[in-house]
Amino acid sequence: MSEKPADIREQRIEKLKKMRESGVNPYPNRFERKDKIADVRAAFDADKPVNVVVAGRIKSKRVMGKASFGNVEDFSGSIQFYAARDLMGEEGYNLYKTHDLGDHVGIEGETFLTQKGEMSIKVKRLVLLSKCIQPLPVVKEKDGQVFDEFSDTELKYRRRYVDLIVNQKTRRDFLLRSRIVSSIRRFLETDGFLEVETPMMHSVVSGAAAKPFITHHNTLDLELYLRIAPELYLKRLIVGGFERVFEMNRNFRNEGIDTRHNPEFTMVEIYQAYADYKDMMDLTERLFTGLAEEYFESTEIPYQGQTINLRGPWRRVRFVDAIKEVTGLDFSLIKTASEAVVAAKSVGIETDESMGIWKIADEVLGERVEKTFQNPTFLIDYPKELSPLSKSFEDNPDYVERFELFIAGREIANAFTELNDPFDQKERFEGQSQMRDKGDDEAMMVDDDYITALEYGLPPTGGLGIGIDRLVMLFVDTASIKDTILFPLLRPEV
RNA sequence: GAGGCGCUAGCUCAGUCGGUAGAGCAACUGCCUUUUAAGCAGUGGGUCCGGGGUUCGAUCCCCCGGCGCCUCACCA
Repeated sequence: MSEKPADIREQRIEKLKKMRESGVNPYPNRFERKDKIADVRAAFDADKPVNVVVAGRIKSKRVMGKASFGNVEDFSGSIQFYAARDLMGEEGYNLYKTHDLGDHVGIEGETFLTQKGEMSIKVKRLVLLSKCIQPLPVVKEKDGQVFDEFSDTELKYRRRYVDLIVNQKTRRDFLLRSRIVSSIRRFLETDGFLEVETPMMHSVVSGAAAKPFITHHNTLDLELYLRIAPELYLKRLIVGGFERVFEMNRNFRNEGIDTRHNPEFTMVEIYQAYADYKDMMDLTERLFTGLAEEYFESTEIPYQGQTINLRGPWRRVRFVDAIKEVTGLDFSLIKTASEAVVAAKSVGIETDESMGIWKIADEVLGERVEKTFQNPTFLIDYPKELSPLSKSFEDNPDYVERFELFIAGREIANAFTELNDPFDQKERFEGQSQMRDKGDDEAMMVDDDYITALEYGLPPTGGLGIGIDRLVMLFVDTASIKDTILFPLLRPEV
């Protein structure tokens, strides 16, 4: 017996060579899988053995000389197999013994129940379908308790495929994300909404307050921005006569990364003609409670050690009232920015006059008030200054028909009655533009074509945006947005 | 961007008051035909994140850098 190289990967490459030399293809092109493992389990009858053909990854191996147990796992589930020399022949069995954890195999055999009562497949034929050269982290489990969980956060994100192979919970969480996304589509389509796709590359940064990623188109020699929001395009579609539209896709914001922010994130934006922000509140409630009932069979869901009750109707509290309740400060009575600075300072928040009254109020809200909203809370009736795309109240031009939804202290949705007066919108854009000139690089640019669109007439419209990653955070009970994004942005490895 | 914490075998982690390291699982060899965190016996495996400094000697102490996590700031 020659010296075996120490490195596991080297060892396996060595095995590959030997296999090839003896005429075994470690990467065959095709295997006729006939049964999904979950189906085999569901149809299992200890008294009626059936022949099955399954395929999957070897997840465990317990060799006892001339016989062996192991588990194969496919996407649907996992099942034990029993491989014995007497049943497979000496050659087949010896070859099987060289297979490693992580190898993809095809298995044909008969179902049976072991003495300990475990559903199993008695292997007649076992073929290697794809060799696993990399050593897999070995995660074991007993009675629901997980041992040596693959838990290195960095590796989990960088090699998500490994995380998905070995960690059941990761797999479950992303499966749930897919289902939630699918449920949202179904919910909206059932309600008559049409899914559309609008540009990801914009020449004007607008529709939200955020710094963009900048890119360049060569042939047009054009500076372009990855979209920060699809908002203005979707409203153009309402102008065009699509009365109910939504887009569920990525936005890009060139800002910090933390447990709640990833530079690319998924939003669903929903626009409905002849609706207003109150209709959007109803829609939001219906959507969230529907999801909770579908996936938790309850409107109460556990989150980070507490219970969040999604049963509607949710609390609605006015922007200024919310601040007053928590801090005692009444910004509706404040007349100047310097007064506002003093007020903010009285609750320990440093601001400066150039921000204006309402940005200062928003600071106070963000610092002191938002985290008190654990159960779903609609924060309604925002000041106009903070909402350049929302429509003012007919009887109170200083406030707009808008809400933000907070759950678990975190903003999760934003909606308003859309501003459809082209003259008012133009003024607001110009205000934004001035702030931009003063150095606010998150202020919106003027979108002249959008103004033109409004001049053709945008019907009264309600619009709503929901952060999908954050919604999923709630449902998979995680504190980090990275656990809801398959490949979150990380610095490249060196 | 600032502060704190972390980085040791493929994975999960110990450890060295400064004398170049250990466990469990995985791997390799042998035994084992109903096991299931299989078992028993044996073996191999490490630029202790990188670079510099202090020191007779650094994985450990100091400095610089990298990556990650947490908190804060900005933002959804």
